[in-house]
Amino acid sequence: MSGQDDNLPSYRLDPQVGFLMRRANQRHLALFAQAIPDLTSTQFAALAKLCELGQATQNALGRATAMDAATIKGVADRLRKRGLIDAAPDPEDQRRRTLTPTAEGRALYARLVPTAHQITAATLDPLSEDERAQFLDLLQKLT
Amino acid sequence: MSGQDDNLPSYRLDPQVGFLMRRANQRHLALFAQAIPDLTSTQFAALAKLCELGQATQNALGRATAMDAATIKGVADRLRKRGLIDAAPDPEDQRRRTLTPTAEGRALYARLVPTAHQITAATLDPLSEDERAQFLDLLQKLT
DNA sequence: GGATTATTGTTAGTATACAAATGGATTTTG
DNA sequence: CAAAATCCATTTGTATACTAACAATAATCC
Repeated sequence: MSGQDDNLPSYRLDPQVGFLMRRANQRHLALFAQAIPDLTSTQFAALAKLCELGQATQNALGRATAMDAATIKGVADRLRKRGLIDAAPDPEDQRRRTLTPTAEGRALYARLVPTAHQITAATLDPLSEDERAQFLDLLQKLT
Repeated sequence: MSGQDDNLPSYRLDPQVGFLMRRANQRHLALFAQAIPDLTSTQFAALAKLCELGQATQNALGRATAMDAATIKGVADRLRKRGLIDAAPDPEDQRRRTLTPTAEGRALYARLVPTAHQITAATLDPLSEDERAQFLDLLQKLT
């Protein structure tokens, strides 16, 4: 007749996936901000993907970086205000804004790529070589 | 003498940890919002931890749920506005606000615990039994 | 005991995120 | 061809999240 009260629901926050993912993400974002203070992780992702693609319409870039239309708009506006990307109307489809990295944007991207790799390394630092591969593999399945 | 241009930095966004974590988190948050539309994941975390602890000062609850002082303030305010928690001044330390779940807050928490477990299960659904344990283990190391 | 230091909560500002509504443009369909 | 459906970008509103600065209070140290 010992044990815990059955009326109390058994739940602990700390070991839940959602809570752990949120904290792991917080740690990564802190490492990012420390290494690249001038650009947010999201802004760098958008710039990097745009440099990868060469150019893209605004919503297409949003889809490629997992940002909805409202989010990518703000990100694109801030990148444009910084002179890192250009936005031009598409002559073939007047609804579209075609985004292109500026020379300055491409240069900044090229300069930051090594740092980005270091951030990834720092994020995964607590794991062994094998564990890193496992983690990335499992993460991919949860996408 | 073949191969890619050395001037082009080799970087792809898609396999980066940060990007994968952000997307996995997005998926989890979508599952959460679908299962519990009336409470955000963050609000539930704060309520759950407060029910776990019985009571806590505002900033202490923030530390226990990985939210900084500014963030926990907004979350606590919204939970209080909903009548799920109470805030009372601490007689021993006049700077402090002691937070306590209301009866309604405790009842809602108890009612939502099974759903919260289902959300966790849904989040981890793409993984096998072994992979789930691995993933949680690795995540904990990245905290 | 008085000055220094630390902690608590608040506020303001910036930046994701998502939902929902809107308007304009294009494509599909009947 | 005209109506309907779809797509693109924008706007509004709400909710995290963090930084920085602030006032009030407490604790510590010399």
